[in-house]
Amino acid sequence: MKSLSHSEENYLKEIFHLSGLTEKRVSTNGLASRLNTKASSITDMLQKLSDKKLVEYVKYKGCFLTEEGERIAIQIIRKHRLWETFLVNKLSFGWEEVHDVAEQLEHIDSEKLIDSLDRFLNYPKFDPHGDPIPDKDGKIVYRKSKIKLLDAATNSRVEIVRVNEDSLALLKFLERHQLTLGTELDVLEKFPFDDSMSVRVGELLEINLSKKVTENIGVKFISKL
Amino acid sequence: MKSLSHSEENYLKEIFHLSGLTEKRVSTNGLASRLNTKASSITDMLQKLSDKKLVEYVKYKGCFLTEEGERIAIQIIRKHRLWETFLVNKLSFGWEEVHDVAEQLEHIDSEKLIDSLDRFLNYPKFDPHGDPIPDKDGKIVYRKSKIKLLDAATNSRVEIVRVNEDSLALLKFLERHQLTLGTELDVLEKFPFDDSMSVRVGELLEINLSKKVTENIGVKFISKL
DNA sequence: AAATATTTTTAGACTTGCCTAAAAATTTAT
DNA sequence: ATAAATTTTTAGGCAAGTCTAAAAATATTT
Repeated sequence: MKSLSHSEENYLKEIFHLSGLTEKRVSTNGLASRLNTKASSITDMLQKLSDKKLVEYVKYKGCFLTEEGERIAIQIIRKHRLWETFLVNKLSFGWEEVHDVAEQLEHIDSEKLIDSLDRFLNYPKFDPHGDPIPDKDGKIVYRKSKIKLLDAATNSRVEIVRVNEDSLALLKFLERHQLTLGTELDVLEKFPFDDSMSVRVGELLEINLSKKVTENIGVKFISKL
Repeated sequence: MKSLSHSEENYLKEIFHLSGLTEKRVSTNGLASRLNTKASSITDMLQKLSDKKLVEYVKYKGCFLTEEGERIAIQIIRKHRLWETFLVNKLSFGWEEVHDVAEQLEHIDSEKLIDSLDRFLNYPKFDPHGDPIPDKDGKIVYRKSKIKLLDAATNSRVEIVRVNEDSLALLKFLERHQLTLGTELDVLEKFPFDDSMSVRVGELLEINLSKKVTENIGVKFISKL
């Protein structure tokens, strides 16, 4: 239970994100590009994490987290999302400003701190981007009715319940077009040639959204139009 | 203005604390014992900080901070003390629990974060141990009338305005004997043979405090008895 | 003021986490 | 199914920050 380096924690977190709910094996290059390092560095670290029994790793075959590795990864994600919630709800940060600071704060090592923060924030279930916050025991409640805006049916009204926080540019774009969490929009038409989509926000505003945008927005079905 | 490693920041902070208000030169061994490293490590790092123009260092003669080094040190201390205040005032930590966590939090690099936190806490002037919190510009308001309990006159009533946070054991001791910030006590008698001191707390309780204790408590004179 | 003791620095080594370049394995394409 | 392309690993190196042991400088004692 001795503590891990920031680097090790980042690897675990990223492996968790990449393997997704499908428990896919994660490739070396995949990790390298997400972590902005070279493949050879990944190989080194996977050896090390494998020795520590935090990942299962087979040469040339990629890796996945062990139970213990996953437990740790989820706790880091819990910290990240609680800190983001703190920054937005208590310190009035914008949702596009919190990611980088949370990347630092997530490595602070104090169980008491994070549990106190959780209580202080009133046990929030979702962070400012709509991602679920794991509880103290690592339980994550995924919003079951959530789909990508990309996959929403035409002529339906949906509500934005999640946005991908990875891209600062996307978050700024959404902010600018009033596409914030909780916003309702109507899916008007899809254009197969570029997978773009026209939506209406509010009464008047009609916007065409690229695939890049719609695949990074999570929505919940509200009603047929 | 590029950012420093945690280690470099800790060195600057510690040099600041050791040189005190007197601007003493700081010795290699002095630093080594405070930073729990060996003297040889100190020498290495002083070379480096000297190259970066953050300390003035002369071989065998110790070091002191440059203006820039001091500026940075004060900002780290500002962060440390604001975080301690947050932990105690908002997350209900005890004053003896905050030091270690604050040692981590003080390295989080975000000016916006720390300034937001300052506002959120309502621009506190002192941290939970009574130490002054530097403002955004690095200005520190030292409590003018503060003296060590060790030096308080017999037959005087004083108020505790500061305790040294370095020793967890001391803080627990003080907590246990109700010697918290703001407590008033009467200096009854001093015993030169061991520099201990008898004080009365409240109406009844009389305690003998060792030099180790009284030299780590700051008090303000209230009245003659 | 010499001799001794203490402090500080140097020299060489280790670990972590990263890199580049080259080799090996795997995958894809012909 | 072999050749070509891609992915992954190995090998060797580098910087940061630490260590131990030995040498050099400074301070203290007699």
